[in-house]
Amino acid sequence: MRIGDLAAATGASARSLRYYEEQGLLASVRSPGGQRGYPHAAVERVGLIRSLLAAGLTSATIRDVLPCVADESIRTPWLADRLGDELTRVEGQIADLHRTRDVLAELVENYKINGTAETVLSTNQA
DNA sequence: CTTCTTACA
DNA sequence: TGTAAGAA
Repeated sequence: MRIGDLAAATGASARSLRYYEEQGLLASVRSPGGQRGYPHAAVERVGLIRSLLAAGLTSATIRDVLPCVADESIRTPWLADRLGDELTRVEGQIADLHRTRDVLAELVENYKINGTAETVLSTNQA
């Protein structure tokens, strides 16, 4: 499929898809006219890339880690450590989000009761 | 009409 | 990342 089709199928802009390729995250074949071509499997590939990017992994990290998803043969011990570090980091992010959620939930509850957040705000300032 | 590259906000 | 310009 062409870049426009992949963009429509993944939600990523054509700009991003070219950028992923430039970063070595996504491969493509060129038609005689220079047009990029992608296999249908690219849809899943892009989905994973976007998830990892959204989770905070850098392009460089994804570049190193992504190939082991397809080739189990290239899984090395240092790669496992690499993934372990990312897992730890993401778990930390989840913990932070839980705290943020609690703060927002309490704020919302106070609005329901008082129609204002004065209680929470004044409490936290004290 | 769609994509390509390059370059700028 | 988005968008513009000129070419294919």
